[in-house]
Amino acid sequence: MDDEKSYSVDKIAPQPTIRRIPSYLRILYEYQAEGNQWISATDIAERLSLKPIQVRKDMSFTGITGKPKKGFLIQDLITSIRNFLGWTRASDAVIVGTGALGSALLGYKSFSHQGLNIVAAFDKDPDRVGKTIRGMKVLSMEELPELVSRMHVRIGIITVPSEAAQEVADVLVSAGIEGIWNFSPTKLKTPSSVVVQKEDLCSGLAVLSVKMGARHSNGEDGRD
Amino acid sequence: MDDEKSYSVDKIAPQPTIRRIPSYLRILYEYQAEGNQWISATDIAERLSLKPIQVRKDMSFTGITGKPKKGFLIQDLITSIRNFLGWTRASDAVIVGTGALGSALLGYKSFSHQGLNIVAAFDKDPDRVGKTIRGMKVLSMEELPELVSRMHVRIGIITVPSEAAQEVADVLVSAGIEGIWNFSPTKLKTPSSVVVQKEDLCSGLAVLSVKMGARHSNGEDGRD
DNA sequence: TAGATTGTTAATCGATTAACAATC
DNA sequence: TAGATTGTTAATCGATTAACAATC
Repeated sequence: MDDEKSYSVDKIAPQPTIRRIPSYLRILYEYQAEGNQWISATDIAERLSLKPIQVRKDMSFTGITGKPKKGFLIQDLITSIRNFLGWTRASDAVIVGTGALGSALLGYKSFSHQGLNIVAAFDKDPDRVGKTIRGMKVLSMEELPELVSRMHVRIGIITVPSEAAQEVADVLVSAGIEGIWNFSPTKLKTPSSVVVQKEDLCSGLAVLSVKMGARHSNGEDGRD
Repeated sequence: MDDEKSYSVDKIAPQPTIRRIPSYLRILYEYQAEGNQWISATDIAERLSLKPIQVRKDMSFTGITGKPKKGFLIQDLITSIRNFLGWTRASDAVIVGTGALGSALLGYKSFSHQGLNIVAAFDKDPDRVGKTIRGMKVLSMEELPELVSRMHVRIGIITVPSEAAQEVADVLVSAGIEGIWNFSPTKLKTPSSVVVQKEDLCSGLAVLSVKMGARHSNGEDGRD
């Protein structure tokens, strides 16, 4: 049963690598805007306070090859990374939940650079339906299945309160969505064919808190 | 003889453990609200699709001890986790940048449960200063140093565009802030005494994209 | 050329999981 | 008691870092 896949024989990238790659892409655009054509792993590492070896290793997963002494051709590296991430063209997405976080994401202009194109926003609340948020008219949940299937939308973003999240996920799944970006703190039940990525702001806050606490239990006081 | 702080000698928790702990806390409140007094690692693992052994190991870092056959006393575990995270009382924080993301965070009511209490919001834009967002009057940057030092605010949240982020960080640092929660995609330069936690939404999107892409290169089609 | 940088294999480090005795 | 669950030590797995040859 493990007849080799045609070309995905390459070792798959570790998740930490995948998470770092968008920041590399950002640096590349910056570096290019500064008029450069080449960039080395050392350059990238410096801007992000990483070690060059790690950048090099990460890059190797994207399939890029560089030139000793020069580094990587920025344009090629950008292409390579965008291919790796599947960000060659922005995927259409819908967002469900037009509260504060939802409208923040709607307004996040640079998603287009990040392979995401939000094409519609939905809300259950009749008071919100019909309103325009960041230039986008809020649609009712009833309109979701038809729009998703007509436009072949692959990604659904959930920014509703946690009580409503599962219900929304069910609607998205039966509308044929393939991936869910879940900003509610709820663990969703979905068929295994659907990819779910959960964001949890609290985990970052926990890291900050523990680091700050550790500093203090070391007897320090925050003064220098 | 080692009646020193019992915690400081313990092995420190891995970062992945720290990131999972807030989700445990959430489950505990849920479970308690359902009228339970005890919870086992197995119960927690089930709700979060983790393995019981991992939950048990994570818990051990908080210093809790359970009872064989029963699990953990929920109330004790909550206390233990809150101590571990330093969330026994909410830390005061200020937020700089009242754009979409900033006002979303301002509106995030449940931060109070998560050890964070936003006491003031600042913005550079004179059009925003004086306006009220989510019940909080937006202050000008000039007022920041005095407020931070008067209230002994320890945490600053940065939700400004990336060009402005470093400048804001500098103001926060010289006002005496001890930790920065950075939502801009900029790597900040700060003295080592200041703890910085950077959030990057794109990294989650990258993981989603790659997982969805991988599915397709396996020859699947998203249908079941 | 000499030296910087790549790309790869091997070594190390850190996190997760397994095994199992203790115990309620 | 018997059995479920804890807590800890050891084994495994995965990610990072080191070492180094290749090369421009």
